[in-house]
Amino acid sequence: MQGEENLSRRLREKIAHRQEILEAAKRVFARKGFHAATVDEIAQEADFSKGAMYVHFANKEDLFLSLIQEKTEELGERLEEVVHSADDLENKVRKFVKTYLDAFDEDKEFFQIIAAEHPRLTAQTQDRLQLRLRERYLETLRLVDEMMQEGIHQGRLRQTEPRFLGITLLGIIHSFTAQWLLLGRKDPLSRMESLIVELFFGGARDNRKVGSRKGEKDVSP
Amino acid sequence: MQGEENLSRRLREKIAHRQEILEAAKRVFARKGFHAATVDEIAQEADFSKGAMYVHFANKEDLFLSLIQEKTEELGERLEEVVHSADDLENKVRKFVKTYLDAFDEDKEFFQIIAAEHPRLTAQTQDRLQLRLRERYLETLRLVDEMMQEGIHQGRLRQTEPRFLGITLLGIIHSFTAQWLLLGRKDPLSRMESLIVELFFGGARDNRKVGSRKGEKDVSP
DNA sequence: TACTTTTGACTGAACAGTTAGTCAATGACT
DNA sequence: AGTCATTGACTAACTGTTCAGTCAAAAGTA
Repeated sequence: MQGEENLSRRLREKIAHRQEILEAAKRVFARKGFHAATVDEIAQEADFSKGAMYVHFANKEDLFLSLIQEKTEELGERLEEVVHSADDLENKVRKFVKTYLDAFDEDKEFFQIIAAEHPRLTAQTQDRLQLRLRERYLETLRLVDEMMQEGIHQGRLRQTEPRFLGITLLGIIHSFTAQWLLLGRKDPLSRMESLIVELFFGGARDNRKVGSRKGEKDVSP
Repeated sequence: MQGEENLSRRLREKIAHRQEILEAAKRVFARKGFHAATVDEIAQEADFSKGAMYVHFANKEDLFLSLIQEKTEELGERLEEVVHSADDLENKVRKFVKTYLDAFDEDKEFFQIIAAEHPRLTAQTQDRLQLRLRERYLETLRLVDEMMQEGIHQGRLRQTEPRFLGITLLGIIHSFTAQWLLLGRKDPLSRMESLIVELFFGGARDNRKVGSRKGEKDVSP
């Protein structure tokens, strides 16, 4: 009885410590990037010795990838859920954007890391964790492709390579997150949801039906 | 007479060598990124010794920033030129996009470096070169802001913060360059010019005036 | 319960590999 | 001869990783 309870106490503490290290690592990696961050600094931030790092993780890269994988997997799954639960294309896109922006507001440090390290993460590698991450990224890309393909077939999106429309949507989203990170804006990015969706579907052109102002030529091609 | 000619020959050679080093460095930085690239490897690629690096550049970072600055400055100036030389908003945007995409097709390695290192480049710093780079980036951002502001005042763009429209345009462009780099596509990105411009102005929605297909609801809000 | 033994997370210091940067010597060109 | 670009061995510092030793908690024993 007591034995089992005590054992689980040790385990719970270990897991908690692992989590503390991961959170410290997230802060340091977000500040410095993978290469410039040192194991020493992470250990210090987590208030453990350097050796303790290697109880929980095989090496620095393993620590880094473990950190990213959890969130990536979770976000990827959430995105698939919300997209598949919506019936209408416009709702799918709207929910996709909302989910992404909410995740950003919840954990900017994670997106800071991703923004800086994405090229490395999608590079070729033998590492299992990194392969899985790459796969996860491609799955999300495929999810967006599906959405676009569907929209094109329904005649609701312009007739192009679905991937190009996907790139466009993701590009707009990433550009907003990057801007929020660059300027250190504290207001929630989720407030941009409808603007982003409208810009994606309708573009930047003013579509209001008003009499033209002075000196304007007709814009439509 | 002869002396002056000889002096200039030496100078010309020195300048040429500097250029060779810069080009070798570009290849290595594009492959490895700033941190993972070593001065030894750059020297080897340039077919010089490591010591020769330090004749031309104060240190590794100076080499890196010099490399980027030249192109950045040139691209920034070219963008300002073409934008200011066009009269119409749509032409400004079109030329902006074309100039950017052409520059990408001309030198993908440069954009590979920028894509990977942009967060570091816009970070806070004391370094003079890096400060100048950050300033150059902000100037281009301002250029885009101006374009958008003008379009908004003319009633040709939707009434929002000009910066948001700028983010959108740049986001779409960057997303396409990133995709081209990720997949190693060899076909010129400049072929995407009109698609990108149309997506920016008109969005992803299909605007053709055709009878709706089966099972479609009206999409417009 | 009182004791001994075992476990294993954790420490801290040492290790080993790497790499940016230096400099005395070399050699080529004027 | 004098100047200057170039070399490449060297240094100094940094940093990821290891490991013998520590100690509190868990398990075993009577």
